[in-house]
Amino acid sequence: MSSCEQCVVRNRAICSSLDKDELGVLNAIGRRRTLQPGESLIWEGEDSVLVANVIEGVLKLSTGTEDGREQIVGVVYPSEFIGRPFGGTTSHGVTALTESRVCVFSRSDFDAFAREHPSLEHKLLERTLTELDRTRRWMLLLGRKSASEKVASFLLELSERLSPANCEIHFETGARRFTLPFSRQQIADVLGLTIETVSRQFTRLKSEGLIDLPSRREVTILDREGLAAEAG
Amino acid sequence: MSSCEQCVVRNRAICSSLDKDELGVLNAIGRRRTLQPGESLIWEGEDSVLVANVIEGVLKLSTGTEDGREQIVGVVYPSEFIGRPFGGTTSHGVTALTESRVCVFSRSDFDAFAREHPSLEHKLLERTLTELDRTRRWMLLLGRKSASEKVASFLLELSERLSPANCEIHFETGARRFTLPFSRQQIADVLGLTIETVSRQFTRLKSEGLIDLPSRREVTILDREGLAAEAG
DNA sequence: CGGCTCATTGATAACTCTCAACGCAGGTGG
DNA sequence: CCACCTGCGTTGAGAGTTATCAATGAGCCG
Repeated sequence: MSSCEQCVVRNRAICSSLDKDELGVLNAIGRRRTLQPGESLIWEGEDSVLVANVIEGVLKLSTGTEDGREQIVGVVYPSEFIGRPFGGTTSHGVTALTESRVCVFSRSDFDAFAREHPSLEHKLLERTLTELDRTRRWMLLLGRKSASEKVASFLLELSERLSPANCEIHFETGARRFTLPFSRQQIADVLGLTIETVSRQFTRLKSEGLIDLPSRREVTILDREGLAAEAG
Repeated sequence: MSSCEQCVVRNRAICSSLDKDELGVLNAIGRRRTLQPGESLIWEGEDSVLVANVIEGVLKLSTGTEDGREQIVGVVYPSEFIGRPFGGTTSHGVTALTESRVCVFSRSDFDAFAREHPSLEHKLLERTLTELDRTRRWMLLLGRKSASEKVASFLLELSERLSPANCEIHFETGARRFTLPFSRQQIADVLGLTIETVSRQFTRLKSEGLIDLPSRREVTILDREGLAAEAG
């Protein structure tokens, strides 16, 4: 019923490095779990006790200062990996943005399994390297871009990363219309802005005809090139 | 003469996962290279053609916008790894800040060697995971901290990361006095600020008695706790 | 139909950037 | 040996962008 073999992310997650027998072993040490929006799987600062693969949904990785400021440091989509294998302390919390299904492993079980399966570790290494590159590109946005550039970049990135899930068949650069998995406050926390600034930029992009906002949580990209020009 | 066995970072770099014979093979595919300050080893956007270990010196990883804004997305110290193994395009340039010695490998040679040596890949995976955590923590600084918090955080981090190299014997949290491997402009590019703002914050920290600036490139931390309080 | 949360809009303030001038140190050449 | 030049850093004045504070508005659920 919930075996790895029928898993919808079977061929995209790091599990794709495993053969049928290995998958059976992995299946035995993992378990499925559903998360409601706002529910956390891992908390900032705790010892790393579990890792997971995302099957469905969108989750945020976030960290904050003592006085309550928050920064979202990553967004995780289906087939992606969560957690900190091989010891250490988790440096950021993991919280569901939408209702999510994840495949959870105890960290020690996963560690042991991974060390015996170099192909799995290799897959994880490739993903981690890719994620590090993506994160570094995001630093350029945080450090050097203006509010309008930030918001435009955010919408374009989201449109691209959401489209495999939304499954627009036309082979475009990204979904034209999509549902935001973020509240305005969460968008602000991704971009290092305030909620008011985000809201004003949304309004401005709409009034310039680059996007439409059918509802709070929905966005239509009307002029992708224009938006890309705004993104800097 | 320049064999791996006598390498000063032999026991700290990813090479520490290898035995004597393996090291001999690795030695054969790598070569030493010296870089002058300002000299680049890898350029943003080019295909990944080489990877390296840092033996000595400090290097920056940087990326920029088309209109010339720059963001330093990482700083690399001795024993650390540089480059993007397993294909792909380099998303950031690598440039020496101080005179540096590196141990360079062609990416394809390194890839082939790594795939045959899971313990090396494991070490690289652990490092990459650690670096990703560090990078994500830096995002909090870029997105949510004020100029004074940024500069104070920067000085504390630098003091800690420079101290194993500077080799203060007293087991402290970091070096009390150290030489900046950065110009003011480069500090601004790390923190997402302008050179003037960085300069003003330095002056302010000095006038408040938290640091001293014996020369342009030198810093003494007079009040570590006070600095930590400024760091937020 | 309230009462709630979340988002938008407006007015003002604060912070950082921009532009500009000056200062300091190191190197070069008279 | 000193004068000058050049690059980097500091300091100042003013402008611009974004944050803050406050009020209004829209959607949702009981």
